[in-house]
Amino acid sequence: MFKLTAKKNTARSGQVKTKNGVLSTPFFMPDATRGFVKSLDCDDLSGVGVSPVVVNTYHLYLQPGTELVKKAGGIHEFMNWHAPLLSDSGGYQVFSLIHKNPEMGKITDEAVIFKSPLDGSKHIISPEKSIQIQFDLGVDMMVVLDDVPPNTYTKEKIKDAVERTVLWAGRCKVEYEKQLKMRKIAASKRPLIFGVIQGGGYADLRKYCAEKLVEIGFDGYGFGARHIDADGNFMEDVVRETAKLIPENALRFALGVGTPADIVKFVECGWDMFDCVIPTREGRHGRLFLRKSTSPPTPLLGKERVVDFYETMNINNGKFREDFSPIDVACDCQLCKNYSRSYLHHLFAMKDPIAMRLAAMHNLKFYMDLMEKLREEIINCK
RNA sequence: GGGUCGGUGGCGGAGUGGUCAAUCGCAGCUGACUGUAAAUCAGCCGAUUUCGGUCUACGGGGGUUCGAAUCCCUCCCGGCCCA
Repeated sequence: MFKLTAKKNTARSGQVKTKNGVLSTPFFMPDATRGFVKSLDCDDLSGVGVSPVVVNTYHLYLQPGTELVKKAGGIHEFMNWHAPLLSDSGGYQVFSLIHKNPEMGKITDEAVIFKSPLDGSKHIISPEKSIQIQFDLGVDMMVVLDDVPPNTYTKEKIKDAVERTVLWAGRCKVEYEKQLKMRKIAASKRPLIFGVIQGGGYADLRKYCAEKLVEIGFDGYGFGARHIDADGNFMEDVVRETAKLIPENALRFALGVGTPADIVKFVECGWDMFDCVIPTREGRHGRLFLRKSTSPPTPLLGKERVVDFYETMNINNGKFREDFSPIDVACDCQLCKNYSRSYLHHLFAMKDPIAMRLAAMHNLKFYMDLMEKLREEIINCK
């Protein structure tokens, strides 16, 4: 399923075979949580080089509902997106909805009880249910339901989350095998399945979790929860050590990562796959990623690592009102080719959706170009 | 010309004797955003400041009062009605 083809120190590149195509690692997937990348359509996405995207089990289960997606012929047909799709399990919602806001639901060893943010209705998502939904969606890659604790929790509470994550991972794997048989899915057509390593900032918990998950056996392993400590520092040691715990022939998926700088560091530590709302959300909010005009094709990885290879701008800032220069001269996206900073500033001030679309596309293009540069650098290393 | 209602910070618009430098909305300024409850959220938004204050302020002027954006007089300006 995954074939490693090149390495530069601990950074690596390879090919993943999915039922909807082959992907070169490392790669980035925008989040299409509810079955669409906010403010963009499929042509916009392919126009900036996006291939795989991430959808969300829990959100799609709520809206439009699993049955409807099945009727549409699966999530690929429904979205008209025929590149590989990865579904997140709903594990993140355990964190974002419940851990952050206990009245939004309840976590037990048996399952998660979500109170829908839409209407307050209760929905029970068990590890089995999450896997069933992901099969119903028909994705190429799926993720086990996990318990994502905030890094600020005590070690004891994070340990609890690790134990629950391991317990659920085992049940997910059993359900996964069961579904493969029930649905008579050929080995070549089976979706890949990922476990998720929890443990917060504690190397020993991460190690314990990784070992338990490797025992169960998955196609890939995720780095779960934040990779930033309470002071906002990148937890490089934990990120690096956790990667080492994952078999070399398995995929390493950094869930929810990250800023461009974070991604470079993760790639350097040996991680292969990324997804994050940053490029699209921040784009919609007016923050744009810019290539540093001074940056030649310098290596991003290794000792010579270029730390500040980019900068950001908030196009809403008043100083751009009369700035008629392009957003980023080094970019050839639709926004940068056609419009000035002043014009984009105006589009945001007028709150027209076109502003968000252009900005999100630009940021995604930035991410896609970055990933391509990273792949090239690793491949050209040998 | 007569009557009447009104003039509040960039705009709209509360307040109608003290707790008002003045609710709130918009605009403006600045942040934040990491497996998306986010086209969202937070802070600032009279002037100065050693951030504790200090000063000038509710159309202009005058007055009543311990105290006025709030009451009285007068002037200026605007809306409406009547001639």
